Amino acid sequence: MKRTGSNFKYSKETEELARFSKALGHPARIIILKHLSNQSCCYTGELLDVLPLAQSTISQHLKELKDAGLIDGEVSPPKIKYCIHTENWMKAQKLFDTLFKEDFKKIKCC
Amino acid sequence: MKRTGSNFKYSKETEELARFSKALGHPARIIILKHLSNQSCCYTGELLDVLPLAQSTISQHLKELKDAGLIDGEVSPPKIKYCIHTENWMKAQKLFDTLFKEDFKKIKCC
DNA sequence: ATAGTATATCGCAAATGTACGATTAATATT
DNA sequence: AATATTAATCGTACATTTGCGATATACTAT
Repeated sequence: MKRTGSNFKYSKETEELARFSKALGHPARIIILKHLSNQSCCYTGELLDVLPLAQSTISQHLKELKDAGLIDGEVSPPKIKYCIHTENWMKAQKLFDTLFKEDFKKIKCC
Repeated sequence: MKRTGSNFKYSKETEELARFSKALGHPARIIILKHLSNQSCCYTGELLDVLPLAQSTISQHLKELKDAGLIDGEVSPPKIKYCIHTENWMKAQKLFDTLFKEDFKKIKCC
């Protein structure tokens, strides 16, 4: 993002929604999230059986989800338990909800 | 996406949700969508006043939103009216809703 | 016909994303 | 201590995204 000199700033909410969306913007990561929830939350590496990807690639996707704040990893040697980050997940839910609700107020026109 | 030989396929829903998410994955595009809705739907190029981006860049973002199916453009010379693509928008709403609901069934664990 | 307006598209540069295999790190088990 | 297991990280290759200015297109108005 360059944004040419101008010190324009997107609102925090907008940035956040974009960040969450971006994290959801790859099918593998959606699968991961669904899997995390189905398996009653915390979980990890049998993602290798679920996704057609190399271990390192999956690890990378997990990192992105973590960076976006959607999941959380707890070390529980030798494995690592990943869970959905409840607080942020709720925040994301709310942000999406708002976006869609807002937009629906005035839809249907042209 | 390479996915190594294996002819794995993500489900249509997963692909779709990822596609919508990706389109929402940039603050400028979220602004555009919000703007489209606020201005009672159809609209166009005063996005130049709303966003700190070059006209060509905005045009590109619009194209991406259109490719993702979230908006629709109707020529109305000399301008072009953009609207939210109601049908797909509702579909997106439903997909996000399902994702969050699903995940909430079993949340709160670790 | 000419000029003007609104947008799209092209060509480019830089940054980011996706994927892999190989390596490293941390811990558990023997 | 040596080995095995799990997962992160590194280095690399290639694709995609983001942004810009310049140019092309399409239509209006003069």
